[in-house]
Amino acid sequence: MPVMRVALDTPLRRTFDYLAGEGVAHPGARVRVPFGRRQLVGIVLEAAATSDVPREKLKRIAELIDPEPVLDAELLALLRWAAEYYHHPIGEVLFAALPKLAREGATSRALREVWVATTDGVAAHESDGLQRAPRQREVLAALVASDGLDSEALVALGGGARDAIHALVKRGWAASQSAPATGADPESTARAAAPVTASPFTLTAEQAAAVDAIDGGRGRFGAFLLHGITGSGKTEVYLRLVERVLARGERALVLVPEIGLTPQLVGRFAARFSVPMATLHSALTGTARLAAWRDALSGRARIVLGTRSAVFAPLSQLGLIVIDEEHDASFKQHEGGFRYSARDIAVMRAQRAGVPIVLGTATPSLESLHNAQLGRYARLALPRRAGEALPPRLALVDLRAEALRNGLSTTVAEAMRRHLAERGQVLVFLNRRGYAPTLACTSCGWIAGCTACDARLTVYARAARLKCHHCGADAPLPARCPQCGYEVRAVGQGTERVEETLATLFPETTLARLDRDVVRRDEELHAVLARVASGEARILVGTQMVTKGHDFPEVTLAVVLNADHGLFSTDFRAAERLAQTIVQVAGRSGRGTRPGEVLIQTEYPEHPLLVSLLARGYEGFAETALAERQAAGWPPYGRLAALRASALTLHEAVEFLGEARRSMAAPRAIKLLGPAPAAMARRADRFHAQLLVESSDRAALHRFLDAWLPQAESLPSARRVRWALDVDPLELF
DNA sequence: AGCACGCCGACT
DNA sequence: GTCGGCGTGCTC
Repeated sequence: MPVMRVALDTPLRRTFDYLAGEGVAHPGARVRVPFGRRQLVGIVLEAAATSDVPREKLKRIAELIDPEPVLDAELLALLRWAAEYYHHPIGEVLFAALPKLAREGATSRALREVWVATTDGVAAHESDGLQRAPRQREVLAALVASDGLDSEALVALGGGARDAIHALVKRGWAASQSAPATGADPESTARAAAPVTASPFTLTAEQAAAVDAIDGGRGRFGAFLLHGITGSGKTEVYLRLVERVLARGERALVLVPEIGLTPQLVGRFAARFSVPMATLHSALTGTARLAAWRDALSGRARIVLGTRSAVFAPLSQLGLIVIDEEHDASFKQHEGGFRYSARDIAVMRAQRAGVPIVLGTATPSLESLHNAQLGRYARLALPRRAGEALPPRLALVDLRAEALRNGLSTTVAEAMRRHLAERGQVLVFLNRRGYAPTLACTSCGWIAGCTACDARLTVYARAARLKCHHCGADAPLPARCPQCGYEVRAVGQGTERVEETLATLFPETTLARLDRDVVRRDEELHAVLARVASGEARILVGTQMVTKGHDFPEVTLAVVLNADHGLFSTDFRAAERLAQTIVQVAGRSGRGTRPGEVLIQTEYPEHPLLVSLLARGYEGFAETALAERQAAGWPPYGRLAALRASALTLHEAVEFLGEARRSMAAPRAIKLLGPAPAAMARRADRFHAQLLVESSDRAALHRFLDAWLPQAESLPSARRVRWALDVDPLELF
């Protein structure tokens, strides 16, 4: 009997061998296997002739869950590559590609709920019961005549059928059961033949050139960095490409940062194509997620649109991958066990599948620009806004030379007044939620800090609370200093306070605020966006959220209230993020026919980053930043991995990392930095520390990690901490 | 990760 | 005397 190698959802860096049970278990299919005292779902990796484990110790596969693989050979190979690249146990990597319910063994085939007549029901029908309930009688007759009615069939039976069914169920004459969904949906097949609603747009020369370049290889791999300024029509390029892919009978995978934040993109895909589309994102319930995954797996969905984890979606006949806003940090999973970059995996997936991939953005990551310079990606530029729109004018406002009113300079206030008077809308960006970042005593110097984190508590004035943005702690706002009893004062600016300041400054103008505190659910987001889009609100104050692809044609002025956070950070990526934010905010201004203006408040108007950004745009900035990275040996020139640990004491966390460092001599090509406590060491009562592994030689780095990790893992101190390896970390803290 | 086994402290 | 703390070992 052959031996099957099975991956299990455990952090163990190996697979387990089982004797094949009844039936054939294909690689990529799920099975149920005994594991110690438990039964676990496993994924078959391959069949093997022999096992290193003595035959008598091998157990037998208990059950075959999937007759067909849920991970096809291509996806399985991709995931095995990812497990190696990220040095993460194969089982957890494979299971990360499945929705939770599928990990637990839920069937991969779509089911529908049907109602059938029970034996009693059949008997009642034959004895012609229910004379006084004609509706139930009719429905019962329909049940007996069919082999099960689903909810669509019930609707077809007309009004009251659902009530009748429930009454019949109550009598014990009808019951619901699960049946396999009907295979080919004739309606969707018909629609697939004519999947496209005609585009209302004519492509610009650049858009047409981009479409031709990407589609020119017709199915061959190519990575294309689509660098299109805001408003240049990247989405239309995606749509045309998907259109061609669908016409060939292939399927498209579209990855977006966060679906709740890009409703316009989803809407445009839905409006353009009438083919079934599966959307996969974090707000889905378990069942909805499972359903979307099944639609992808069965091939019913011709377009799969989703966030990070959708990069693993099962798609046969893949013809194209699109990554929108490729620079966005949310493509990197940076928590939990398996930490991966969906963007980087997507590029590898496209390469293995031999299909083109488009990385679209107005502000390319330095990694992608570097790849374009090296010729790995082809760079396609959309340098002009579609229609009449002109690029906005950027200017710095020197805060040292200005009178400030709650963080707002006179120059900015006057500019706002001017734009509002001319019936423009104004967008005010500030990367800080709440009323103020600090509550301080005016006498003794006391500052409200979190008891569980190394962080200050944020003031929420309207709710009269103090909240921690790191652990969620929430306390009443004290009226007086708890230490000396003197007065306390909110120091600094948050969006809530800016909103208040602007409301007193512009009492005639309607304001809207957009941040995580105002918008907890998608509907609320849409409501705020609608108030701005309709022109009801003339000023929009918000955090990062306001930069995410919403098109407000009447915005003529955008203000960045404080650009200085990103200028002097210890994190080498802070400058890149700041430049991206500024350019994205600027992109919100002047999208209609009126030119836009952008004001950036700073205390450091001579800072080289700001100077190069204003003088030569994002590309000028990128050139400066890449030169700095090269000089310092940071990514994308050097390669990084971070070994991170947390524990209930800082000592334990640092101790483990120290032992890990000492556990193996690093070769010359590898530099180890640390261990060092994280910038914010204590978070939610746990202490965090990290050890950086750096090398300019990628292969050497991976060889080292391969040898080193099992070693570190076997240390006794490893059991006393939570630890994880982060390959290509985006944030160093 | 689970889960069991095993060996030392304060409790009904 | 036991309940239970978490260190250690193992899972095909």
